[in-house]
Amino acid sequence: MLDDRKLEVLRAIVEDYVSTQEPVGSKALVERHNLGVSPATIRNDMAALEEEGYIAQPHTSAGRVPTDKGYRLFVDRLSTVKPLSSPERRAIQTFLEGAADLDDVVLRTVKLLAQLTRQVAVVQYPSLSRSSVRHVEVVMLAHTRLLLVLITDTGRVEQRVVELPMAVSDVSVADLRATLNAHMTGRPLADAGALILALPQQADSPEERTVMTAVVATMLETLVERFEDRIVLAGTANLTRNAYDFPFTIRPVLEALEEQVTLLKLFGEAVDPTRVSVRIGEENPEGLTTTAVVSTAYGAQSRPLAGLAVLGPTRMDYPGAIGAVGAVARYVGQILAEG
Amino acid sequence: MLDDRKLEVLRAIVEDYVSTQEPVGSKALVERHNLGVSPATIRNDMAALEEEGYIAQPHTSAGRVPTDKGYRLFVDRLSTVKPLSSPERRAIQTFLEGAADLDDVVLRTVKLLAQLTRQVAVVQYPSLSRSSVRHVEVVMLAHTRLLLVLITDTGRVEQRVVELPMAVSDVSVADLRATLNAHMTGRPLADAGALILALPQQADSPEERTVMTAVVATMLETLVERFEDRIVLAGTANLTRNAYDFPFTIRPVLEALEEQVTLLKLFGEAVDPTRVSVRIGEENPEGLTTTAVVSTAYGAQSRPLAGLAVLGPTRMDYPGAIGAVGAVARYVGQILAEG
DNA sequence: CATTGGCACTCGCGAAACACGAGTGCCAGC
DNA sequence: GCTGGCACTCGTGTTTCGCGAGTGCCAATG
Repeated sequence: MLDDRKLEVLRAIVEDYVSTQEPVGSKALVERHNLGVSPATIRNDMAALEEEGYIAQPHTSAGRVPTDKGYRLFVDRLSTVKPLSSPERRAIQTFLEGAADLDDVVLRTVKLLAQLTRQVAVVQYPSLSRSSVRHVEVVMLAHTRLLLVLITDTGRVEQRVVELPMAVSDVSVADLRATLNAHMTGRPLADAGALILALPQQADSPEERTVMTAVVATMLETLVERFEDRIVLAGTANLTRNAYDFPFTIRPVLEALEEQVTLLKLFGEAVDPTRVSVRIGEENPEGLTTTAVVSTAYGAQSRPLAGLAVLGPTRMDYPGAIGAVGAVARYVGQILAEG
Repeated sequence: MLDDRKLEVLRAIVEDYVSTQEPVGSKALVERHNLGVSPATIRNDMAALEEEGYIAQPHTSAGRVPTDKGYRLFVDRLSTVKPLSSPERRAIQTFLEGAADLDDVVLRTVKLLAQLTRQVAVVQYPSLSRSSVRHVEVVMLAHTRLLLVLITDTGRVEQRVVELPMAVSDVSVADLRATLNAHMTGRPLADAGALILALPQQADSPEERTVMTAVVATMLETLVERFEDRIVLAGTANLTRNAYDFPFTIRPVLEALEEQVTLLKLFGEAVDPTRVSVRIGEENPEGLTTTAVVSTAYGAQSRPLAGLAVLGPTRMDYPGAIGAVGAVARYVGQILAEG
């Protein structure tokens, strides 16, 4: 049904539409690409492509525009990833290497991605569920109030205050710290919860048990609540660049971007750093159905840390975005592996 | 020059324009407000107000619109703060009291403010410069790499990794922790830098001095770099609500909102929790000259912690925004004082 | 049977023309 | 100083209209 030339025509339509942002007609198509056939032939092909639902015309007397299905086919079968230029690569490398700590790495990454793709960039902090405990610190703020600080091997630091039902001494705080570290250090956070659950039972005295119960409860709460919650955005201003075509669609997008829940869904499938996932139009969650999301995971292949994505109108430069997302993910994974 | 009625007319114009978003004419004015005079009289007053630069007409045959100068006068002399309704107050209280820790308080505050005013809300984390050190923690990640964790009395936690030029032992790390805490705990961060500057000189051995130098350098860097850098945004989608009138002005605003530097300027003057500052149009930094910013500080009067603001088009409900900003600041100050 | 040139047809878009009406400024009268 | 009256301005919305890009169909061609 779809011979090679028809596919070639679809590719040409997508490419032209992405760059000009205007419906593309048969004549313009043969002019810009040397397809070796006449406009009339192209018209026949376009009719077939429209029949199959890959393209559509906004109004009768206009050119064609790719549909979500058309973009899908383009991404899956018609495009090759556009590698970054070597100056771009060098810029990424040096920019990311200048980062001082995890916050800085994440911040720089998201800005970089936004700049590179000229779209909205989204980066997730290394997920707690996939990190291990490097160290647990317990600080006494008052006799009935402790601060728990959890440091992961990816450099994330989470802290929570525990209100105790009774006063504790310096000595028992030290004990507590030792116990927690003994049980948690080096363990994946996904397992850590189970490992400390039994601690209150093993307490030497009733007092100690009370304290331990409160501490363990808070720790578990942190592990659950904060599981994947930190996400950073950049480049929202880029949404207005395309404001010509999705003018009042900006609203729901901005709203969706403020919803952590929605953002987390973006990374749902992205667990393999070697694969870049593309979700187009209706394939996206509520509020983002007019956009396309290009996402992947970063970290070692054996141990992905979290997701990273680029979001823009469905009319986006997919090869470029896929290339940028992939490259940035690789560099970030590298940096974090070294740090 | 400006008698009472003229001021009354200006107030009416501002109020009508804010609610209808359309230039207001003399006839509509007398209809909606019972000014007790005829449209012709109002026209004379309006001519005078225009002469003085408080209002302007977009085109010859249109109604009048307040200028920045007009809003200024309105805010300074013609409006009274609109107190929140008691259900609103109750909602704030319960919502903020449910917060688990500082991150949560800040996050809830900014969302609350955005919802309450239907504008963009900006909240600054308690500034390091105005906090004191509660505790300093030193964790050994490797023999040549330490993690410094700084905990403030407002609950902020900052961490940095220090690369050491040489290996250190467990014992010297413990020493280091003790020394740092002895010098810094309880001190305002503004002074802390000076207090540890001399530490390397007092070292017992050359090795210790090398280590201490690196640690102190990183600590100072953190104090300087991270001085006021954490800011949280919410409600950017509200910008599109007013998209009718500042349609392509959204761009620079979104860009400005991604610039920490610009955001920090918003809080420049806001150091007194009892006063709410309003900056209108051209009074704002580059990029925000089409907006109005209502800001204040939160924290105890004797010890303001940081800033908090609402940003929107100059045509905004000033009394409402001022009321909301003031109230939220008070509640947050209260919550933090308790926690 | 795929390809092509020709041709009539559709229809969105931009320009020009036009009527409407909100709003103004001015003035004479109270 | 306030008011009603009135002529005038000018932006907005609507309609009309011609252009032209683009299409679909068809008959001819290799």
